[in-house]
Amino acid sequence: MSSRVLTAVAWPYANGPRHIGHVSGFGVPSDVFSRYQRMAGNQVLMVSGTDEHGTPIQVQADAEGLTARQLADKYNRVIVEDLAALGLTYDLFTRTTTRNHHAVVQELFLGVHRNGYVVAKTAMGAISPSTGRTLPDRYVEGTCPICGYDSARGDQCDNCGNQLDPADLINPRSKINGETPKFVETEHFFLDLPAFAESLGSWLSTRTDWRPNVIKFATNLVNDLKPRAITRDLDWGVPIPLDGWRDQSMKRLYVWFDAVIGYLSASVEWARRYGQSPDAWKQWWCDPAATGFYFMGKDNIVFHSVIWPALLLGQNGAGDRGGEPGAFGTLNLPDEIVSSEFLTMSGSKFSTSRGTVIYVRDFLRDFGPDALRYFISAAGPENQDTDFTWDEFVRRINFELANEWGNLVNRSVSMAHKNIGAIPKPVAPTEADAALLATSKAGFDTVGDLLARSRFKQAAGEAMRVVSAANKYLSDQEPWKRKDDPDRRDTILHTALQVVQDANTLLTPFLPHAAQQVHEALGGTGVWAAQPEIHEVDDLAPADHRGPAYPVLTGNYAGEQASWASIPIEVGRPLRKPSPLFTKLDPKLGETGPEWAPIQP
RNA sequence: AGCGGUGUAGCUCAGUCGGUAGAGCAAGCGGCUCAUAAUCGCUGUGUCGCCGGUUCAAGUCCGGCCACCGCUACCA
Repeated sequence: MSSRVLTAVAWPYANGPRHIGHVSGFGVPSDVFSRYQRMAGNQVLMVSGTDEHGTPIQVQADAEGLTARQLADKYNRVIVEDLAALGLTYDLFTRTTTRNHHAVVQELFLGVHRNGYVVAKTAMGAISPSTGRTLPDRYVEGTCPICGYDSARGDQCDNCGNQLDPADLINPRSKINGETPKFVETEHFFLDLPAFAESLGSWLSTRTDWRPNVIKFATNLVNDLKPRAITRDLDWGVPIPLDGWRDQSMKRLYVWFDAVIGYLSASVEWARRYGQSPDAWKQWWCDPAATGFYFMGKDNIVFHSVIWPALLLGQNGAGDRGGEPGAFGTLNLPDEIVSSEFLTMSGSKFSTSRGTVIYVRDFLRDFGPDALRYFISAAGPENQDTDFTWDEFVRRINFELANEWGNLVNRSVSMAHKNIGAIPKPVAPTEADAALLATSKAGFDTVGDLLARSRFKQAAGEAMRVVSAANKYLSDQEPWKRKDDPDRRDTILHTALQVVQDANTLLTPFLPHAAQQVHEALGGTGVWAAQPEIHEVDDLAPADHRGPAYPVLTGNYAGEQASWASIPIEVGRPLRKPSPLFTKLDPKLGETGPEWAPIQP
């Protein structure tokens, strides 16, 4: 029974390289989930891309002496390469500066606008005099009018905690270049969120299976909705597709408005490039039987639990004021919002400026993708903020991956290779053999159920339990003492190898690269666990309107052999002497950290 | 300030519907020697942050307090 699963992964912001905290929030969990769903026979569409509009891109571009476009191109490529190296199996990882994305965003805006959920209003806003761009509240600093603290932010004073209006600050200044912002009247479009209070509220009340913190947080917000600006005074973004607005160079859609629509635009782009028809995306978006899972860090909950559903309801004509479905038909709302907490380092958030940061690229170069994938899955910030320590990392890799799992593969394959040279034939299985096989078979239900519910820590633990059972089995059965009873020895080794095969299947979503090696160590050929590929593609538009070519991530995942079941190993298949699956780390690393991220005393 | 989270063994954490507190690591002892000095078995420790309440029974439910952390709308 196959069903369609949309895996919508939060869009990494392209203003710099991503660190391991970022990928622990959206990357690894979404891929473990998607790999499991594919193995279980479901049709997965996993989409995302880099988020490339907005003020922080402009600010960073200015800092690096680049244009916004150049900066976005630079970090888009860095991020694509990092995510590919991690083995994240996107069906399409694209970006928000494509013609396709712009077109989808504008079409969706028009749908929401036609149904009357977008209103124009005039508001006071801070403008940078030197650039003419909106200066977001968080970039305005000044003296707090309440407590006199001299580094209050535009939206809030860190000293006394009061909410502020940037226009009230004494001696306001731009955090970017120190100049005094101008406060001017400016007209913007607002999403009329109060017009979704009822429809959002009743939808949320049906979300009984969400994590309690997500549902609580969202319900709280829905009880106090205010119209929210969805345009900005900025020249870097998606133009507003209405007469009188379209050609204004300093009016663009707000970056968060366009970023969440990326889930839809990336699905459309996937269908146009790789689908059986350009409408293929509808199978995941317009069929109520399809389910949508959204993966993100906790700071994104508001956008996915309130704003994105409101946009979808507005497009569908299903807000409190009704309306007609727009160009995309009736779109599905999110079924599940899987939000991660934060990975911290030495008790505080990752911070580029303080040097407490571990970039994905450095990490992968030294330790490889599966070490990071396993650590995040087994010890990541699933339910609460979790401190990353090198000590814990070394322990997980050396003891759990190398000693328990890597060595189990090594000892079983080595013995079979040395004694038989091939996968041996079982002769007269005993109760002990059957018991072990039953343990590993039961793992498919236990681990599968946990993965389907995004309980990654527990799932990894249950999979490792099978590994432990196999190690104990070998110690108990002592096949190395059965030289005078080759039938019994072969039966034991066959059983052990079958359980290695099963455990490898259970671990494949977490350790896809190692899983391929184990597959080959067991004499298998071909692709066990597929990996993403980077394709250089042309922008989808007529040649005279085309944006620059860019790299996307995609892959042929249907061709992989891995499936969520116990696959019988083939007796007589030749075996070679295995080589270690995981290299152990120097325990000193746990004390000092690597050179590029030393542990600070 | 508002909202939310966390506080359980030396360390990292799990504890569903209230029913005698659990796992891994670390430490000690023993077994095994196929395997990456790997593996298997045995052995302990707890004012479950504090105070109060409900209950036959509270780590779990309720109220208050303390400490730490996060979010508050452009950092996963």
